[in-house]
Amino acid sequence: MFSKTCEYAIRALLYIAQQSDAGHKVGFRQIAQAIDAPEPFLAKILQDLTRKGLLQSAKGPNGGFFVAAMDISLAAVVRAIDGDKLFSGCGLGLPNCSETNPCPIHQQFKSVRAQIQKMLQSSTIGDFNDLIAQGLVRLKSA
Amino acid sequence: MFSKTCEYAIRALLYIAQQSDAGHKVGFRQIAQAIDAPEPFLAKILQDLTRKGLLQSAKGPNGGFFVAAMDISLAAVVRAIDGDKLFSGCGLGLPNCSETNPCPIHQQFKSVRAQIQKMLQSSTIGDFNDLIAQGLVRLKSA
DNA sequence: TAAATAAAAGATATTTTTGTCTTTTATTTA
DNA sequence: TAAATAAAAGACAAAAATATCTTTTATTTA
Repeated sequence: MFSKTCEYAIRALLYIAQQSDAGHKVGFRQIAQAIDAPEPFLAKILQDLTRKGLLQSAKGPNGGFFVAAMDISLAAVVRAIDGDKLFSGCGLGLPNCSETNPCPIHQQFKSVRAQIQKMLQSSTIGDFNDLIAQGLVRLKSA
Repeated sequence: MFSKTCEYAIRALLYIAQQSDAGHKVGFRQIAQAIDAPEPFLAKILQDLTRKGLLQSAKGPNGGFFVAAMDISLAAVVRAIDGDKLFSGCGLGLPNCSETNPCPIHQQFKSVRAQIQKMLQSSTIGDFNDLIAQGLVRLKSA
């Protein structure tokens, strides 16, 4: 569904959002530990998210990552990392699949895509702060 | 959503099903042409599908690929090629995500997965024979 | 039985994704 | 201002997915 990169990005943002909510900046090592991601790979992803404005960073002592806007949708994150193939692409990979030129599963797929989009559009990175803080949901396995 | 391999596999099976329905065996070159897939790559996929029993093949003159069972579900095809990650995996990639140990989007994802599964389970490779024969749906772009 | 046909199998190549390591730049604070 | 801190940037490496090419095996038919 999502690329590994995108999975790490979402998990990282949810963690940083919760930490920001609690008033803390966090370094990438701490984030990597919290979401169980490879440190240098995650660092690249965080750089990318920062460049794209979904995340803020501060250098130097007491620096780290934090989020300024809790109302960024998960759809925006997915779009930033994986593009909008998930939201608009053909299920069978046809470049010019459309209503007038449909693949066999065009209609069925359209409705699946709509549900996915609805789900991702209606959740924001800040929506899970409390659940995460209370330990009711997890961002890593171990 | 699906791997490229899986997209080719579905498109190929739908084409072969329709051709079988019309009483024709088809060679892999013809299939590649009909669904716009790289010939040798497709050949590998067809071999795999044949080994797994989703497809039949005959060697020699007048040989080619054909399907014996029109009632194979698209879900079975996806499962054979991409495994059941799509049907049972965690949206955020957590290996042991579960009801009692959920990721933040566990419930939402569950419902999306159910809809995808329903869609793929309720369509078979033979369901599109007529639409394809009539040219009302497409298996390639050009 | 020989020739032609077509899939099967095996080896190899390319591209993309995922992951790692090192150096540089910016910021803070003592 | 110097030292420490932490992200940014760049080069590199490994693995997986995608794609290609050649040889072998099985089948049919003339």
